[in-house]
Amino acid sequence: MREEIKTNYGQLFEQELLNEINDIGVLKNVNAGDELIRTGQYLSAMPLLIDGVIKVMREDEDGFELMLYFLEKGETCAMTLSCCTGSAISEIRAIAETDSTLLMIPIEKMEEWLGKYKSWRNFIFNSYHERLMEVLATIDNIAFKKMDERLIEYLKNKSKHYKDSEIKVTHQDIAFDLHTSRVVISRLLKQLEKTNRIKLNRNSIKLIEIA
DNA sequence: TCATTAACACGGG
DNA sequence: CCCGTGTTAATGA
Repeated sequence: MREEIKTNYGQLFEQELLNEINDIGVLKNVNAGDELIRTGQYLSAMPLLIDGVIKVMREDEDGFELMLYFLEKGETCAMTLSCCTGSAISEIRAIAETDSTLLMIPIEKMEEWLGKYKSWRNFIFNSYHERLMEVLATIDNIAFKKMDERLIEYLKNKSKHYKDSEIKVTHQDIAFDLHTSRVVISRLLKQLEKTNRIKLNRNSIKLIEIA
């Protein structure tokens, strides 16, 4: 049994399933910035995230993007699940936010385990639920909140996943994720700095007090 | 009123 | 020099 599997999924799955995952899963290391899933791509395996952070986003037809949510270790991509089961194409794009380690599971196995293991079924259903909640939160932000609130949400979320109050990101990156312009982000960040809620540096933002 | 686009200056690597 | 940042002016929704 590989150590990484045990630490991240040991509590979740029964021993027999862990053994299968260990035998069948293929470890894959990716670097920050690598594209894991393209919009329109056919998928033949689902990833279990062992370590790192994955950014999942939606693209419009012009290639403009909007961030949907982050995935952390111990989680999987709900979109992959629905694509795999119907052998449909991906509706989303996934990028490695940090250097990450994935365990790739072929779709046949993931379907077989659905009938075979209760803990696997629970895991898949929980994943669906959690991702759906994340997407709803994002929709709320877009529909009901102004950009300044969206920015604060974004910073909080990012810091949570980085497990650090210091976020390494440029204003332009944030602008892409929130689908707005850098001018707006710079201005809002400057306001937040003036009210002592963050500290701005080149290529990084330090969260001081975000309510 | 507020976002977007273009443009410019400043400064660090 | 190039890139990230801060700011402004013009324009439009």
